[in-house]
Amino acid sequence: MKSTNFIRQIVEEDIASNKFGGRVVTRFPPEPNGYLHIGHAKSICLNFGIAEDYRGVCNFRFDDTNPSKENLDYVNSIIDDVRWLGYANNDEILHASDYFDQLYQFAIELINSSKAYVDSLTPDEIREYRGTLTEPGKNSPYRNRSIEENLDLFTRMKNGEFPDNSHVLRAKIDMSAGNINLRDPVLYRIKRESHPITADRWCIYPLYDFAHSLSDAIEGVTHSLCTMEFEDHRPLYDWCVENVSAPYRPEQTEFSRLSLEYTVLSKRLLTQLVDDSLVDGWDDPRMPTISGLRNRGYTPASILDFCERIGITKNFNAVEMGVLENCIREDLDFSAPRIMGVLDPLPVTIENYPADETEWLPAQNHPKRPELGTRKVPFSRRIYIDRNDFMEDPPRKYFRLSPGSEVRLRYAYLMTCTDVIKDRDGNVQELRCRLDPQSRGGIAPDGRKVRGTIHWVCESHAISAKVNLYDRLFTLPNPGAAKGSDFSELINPDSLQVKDAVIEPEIEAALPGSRFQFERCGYFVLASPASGGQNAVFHRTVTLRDSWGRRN
RNA sequence: UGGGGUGUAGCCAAGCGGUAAGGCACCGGAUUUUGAUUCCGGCAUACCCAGGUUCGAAUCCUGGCACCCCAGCCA
Repeated sequence: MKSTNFIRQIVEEDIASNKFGGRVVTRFPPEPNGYLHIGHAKSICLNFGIAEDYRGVCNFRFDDTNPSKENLDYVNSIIDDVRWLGYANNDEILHASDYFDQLYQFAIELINSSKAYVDSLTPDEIREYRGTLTEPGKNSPYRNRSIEENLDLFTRMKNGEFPDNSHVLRAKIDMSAGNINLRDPVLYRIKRESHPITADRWCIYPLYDFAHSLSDAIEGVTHSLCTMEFEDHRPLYDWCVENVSAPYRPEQTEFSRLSLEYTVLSKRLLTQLVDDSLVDGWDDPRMPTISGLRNRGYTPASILDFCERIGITKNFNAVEMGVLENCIREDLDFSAPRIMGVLDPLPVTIENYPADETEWLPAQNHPKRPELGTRKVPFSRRIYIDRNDFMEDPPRKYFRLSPGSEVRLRYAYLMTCTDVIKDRDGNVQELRCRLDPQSRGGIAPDGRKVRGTIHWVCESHAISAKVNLYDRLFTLPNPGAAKGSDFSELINPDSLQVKDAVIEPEIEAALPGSRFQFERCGYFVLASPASGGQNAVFHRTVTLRDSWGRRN
């Protein structure tokens, strides 16, 4: 059982009081007009999690009422993402469009009871008549059409006799309501447009408030959980359910949507990133989408854990990226086998090691899980180390390699730098070193302390790899709120760095999607395997914590 | 000047009249062949502000203040 929150408390109280006959039915109702993101994951975990824990069901239902924005690619990506997270694998997939006939009948009921009318104002006129936040609206001149005329017009709207925007069906509520949603909201509009599922069967489509509330009612949803911007739609939600012969009366409860620092979580802005080619598609590993996180190497468990940690409240919140990163680190620290990879190779020649010799040294796959076994790592006279593990003029307390200093090559030998080779411009090109032949495996023969341990890869057995280093997409904690800035200027120019790296041969046979810790660097996922020892592609999921790098 | 909502640490978040959980971050210190992990310790005399009720208030009442959402034939 997960930790509690105010919505779970409500559910528990409702079960205790037998309010819905003890039933628990939630729903996850995405609109297929974009990919799912981490904010949707919060909602997925809430809705499916509650159904799971209280022996209820969660309906997976597409809110597909606007064919101009929706398509099957989005539908398919959404199904994939929900299932990848581990939900709805055996569930029927529902659609608001499955209920179009019933919704139409509900609309007829409203007309028959004089609670809805066909309005023939233009869109601009409707806006003018609506009033403002502080001034009441005024009634449309078409508000008092007869039931017969309304029925006739609505039927003809349905039959496609009128062009788009010429008429709408509106609820007759109160044009002076303080809550603007109650000022005769539009229920149906004409869209002579093909729908991904119902194709050309309909020329009119219901709007959100009408379709959503009544779809919930049709399905017998008990707890309709949505985000807080729908809070002042709740009176309209209730109005719809109360004023037709709906078979059920669900209850809507709102919670805060997720904000994550240094990214955006609005479909509008995510769509803009994709459309403006500021990222490489919806599933770019820098995107906060479920598919982006998947490509980045995140696990479903880490995302579920994140959703659990951030909680559910009505507070405004902006969660630090560190929380998400911590979740995947924790997961991968346990599960990811360790290997060595050098992201920025600096050649080293070990002068006292024979040129024609290669030895295979045993290494642990996981320092705390011996059951994950060991492997052999090749070692010879020429190796690579990472450029940032060498400093010619190191600061105090630098434990890595510098001229005359000794470090431990992980699982190999203690090694001392004897000479630095530079090019004409003074760039370090190569290191000459000597090792202590008595220190095989990295053990000091005399027990002397060697603080620094660095990773390395044997030149002759190295597998080349492109490694994509990802960092936060934006330079600002809240880019979505930045007014007047060109969106593209807010992008972190270093959000993607591509490295020509070398990896130990262990990864030669690894399958795409395999996750590793490159020791001392971070966690990486294999995006594309090597062929013939060349050109593997890795994505960095997250760095390791780095208390040295943070201080310097 | 309309309607709705939210204020507990740097960021999340428990708390539901009996004297401020937990996580992340941060700061020590121990262990370490990953400057990782792990472990131990520290981190709100204080809950947006001001009054009031009460033996007792983050919790109840009153009045302020700040911030967010709403004027799509989007969801």
